[in-house]
Amino acid sequence: MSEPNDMTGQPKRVPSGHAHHRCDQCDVRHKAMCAAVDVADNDRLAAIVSHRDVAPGQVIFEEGETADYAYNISSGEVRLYKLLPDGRRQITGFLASGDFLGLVSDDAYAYGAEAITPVELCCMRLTNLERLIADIPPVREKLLDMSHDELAAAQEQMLLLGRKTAREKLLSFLLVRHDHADPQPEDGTVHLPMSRTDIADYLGLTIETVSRTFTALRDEGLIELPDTHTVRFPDIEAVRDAAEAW
Amino acid sequence: MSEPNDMTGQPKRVPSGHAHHRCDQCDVRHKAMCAAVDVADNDRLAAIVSHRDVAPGQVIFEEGETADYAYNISSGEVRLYKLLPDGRRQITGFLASGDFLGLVSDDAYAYGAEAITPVELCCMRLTNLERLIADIPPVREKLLDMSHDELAAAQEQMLLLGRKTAREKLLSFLLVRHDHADPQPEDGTVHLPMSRTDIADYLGLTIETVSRTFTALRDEGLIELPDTHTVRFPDIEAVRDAAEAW
DNA sequence: TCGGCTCATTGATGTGCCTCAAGTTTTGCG
DNA sequence: CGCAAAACTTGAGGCACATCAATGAGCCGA
Repeated sequence: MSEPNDMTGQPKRVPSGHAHHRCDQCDVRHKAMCAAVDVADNDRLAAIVSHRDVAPGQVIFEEGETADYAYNISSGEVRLYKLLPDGRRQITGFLASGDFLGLVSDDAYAYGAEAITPVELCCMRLTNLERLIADIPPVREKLLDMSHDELAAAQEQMLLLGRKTAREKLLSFLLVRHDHADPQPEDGTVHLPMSRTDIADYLGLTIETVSRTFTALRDEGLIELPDTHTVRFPDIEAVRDAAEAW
Repeated sequence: MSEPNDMTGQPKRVPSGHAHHRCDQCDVRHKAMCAAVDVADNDRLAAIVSHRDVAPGQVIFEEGETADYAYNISSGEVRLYKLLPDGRRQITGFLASGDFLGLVSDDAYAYGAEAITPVELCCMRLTNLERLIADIPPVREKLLDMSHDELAAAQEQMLLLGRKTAREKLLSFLLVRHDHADPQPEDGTVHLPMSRTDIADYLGLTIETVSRTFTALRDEGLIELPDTHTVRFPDIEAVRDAAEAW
């Protein structure tokens, strides 16, 4: 469990090196897999994976595309989305380092994926991954657990989309971001790398409503907005009360 | 693959016996597991499962309850839902025979489940099921595939909830019911065992809007409403066009 | 430093769906 | 059958959020 902070002078590609995952060109050891794979297996894993960098705004894969690869995020933030023929977009989730994407039963991706920030991916062919799942029990447990967690998150999001007001949606979103932030940041600070448009498409709102709701919450004193991509909670308990659903 | 239609005089508890699953007190052989389990394993499965009947409207389990059992539906229809503290409800899915429910990574159910029609369940302790997953590869593949399918369905539902109009929501719902109907019924008939309230809570609408939208679609000639729980498509292609998203 | 771009905010107005309130039909049960 | 409760439909009016439009703030290349 205790991973030594590595001493090797690593090229500083990973912005702020977290303890668990380094995939520098691609000596695996991702957070998600770290718990699952022992040292011997790590070599086997490293033989399978390759590396890919994606610039902000760039497509990782598109909905409907033939699914060859699954990815584990080494660093950066990703949005998943689905589109309607007329261009309406629903973002179905934001993923960060340690998360998997591209796992499907069908042979086509069920959603599109794009980089929000610069993203580093650890790639593996689905066929190889399936062999790994079959051979290494902890890996499949991890993946099965993760898909259950994803499903629970999806259901929570359905509740949000179907039954919450704009204000509740935004507060829930901020609280989830806060509580699930990767390296739990000091005090009540939440970082939002994505644009207002992304937030709107995630919450089933328009950018104007998102913007107005931010302003309203600021005017009420529930949040502070040091800059567009940062939110701070002066009193997080008050925020939880206001969100009601928790 | 070819299951003999069984000759044993079975008590006619299962309403309209489908070929694949019979769980009569509980000689398993469910549709979902049928493909996964061979004859030898079927005995082992039968040793684990027990049987449970649930009347319409009754709770199967509640959100937050400690998750001891997973269930496979032998017959009947089930609704899954989440609640807000003030009573607002979001139905996250309808399940029918062959579907699993109660699979969680956490030790508590992430949602509640209630019977819509009379329901027959095939129950198994989660601890036992986990052993089965570990021992019988086809079972875990089946379950992993199914959870990927569920996730895809959840994402489709997020798109519906966040970005579709009431009319599009209802049409999408009817088309999915039509296309996924268990024994594909002749012509364009869709059976809706659930109430208008259930439909509303599934689509993120009110019962009044659901009712009005049904009426509007009928007046347009897109659907017929022989009775409250039945919809027919005179011209299903026209319906697909109207739904746009497909 | 400027001009042009993208992104966010703010305002005025519109509308799709919700809320409230009757009716009507269906269901369950003595 | 007959009554009551539940479920569904229909109507009138209101509101939360969308739409349309203008302004302001940050960013970057020339």
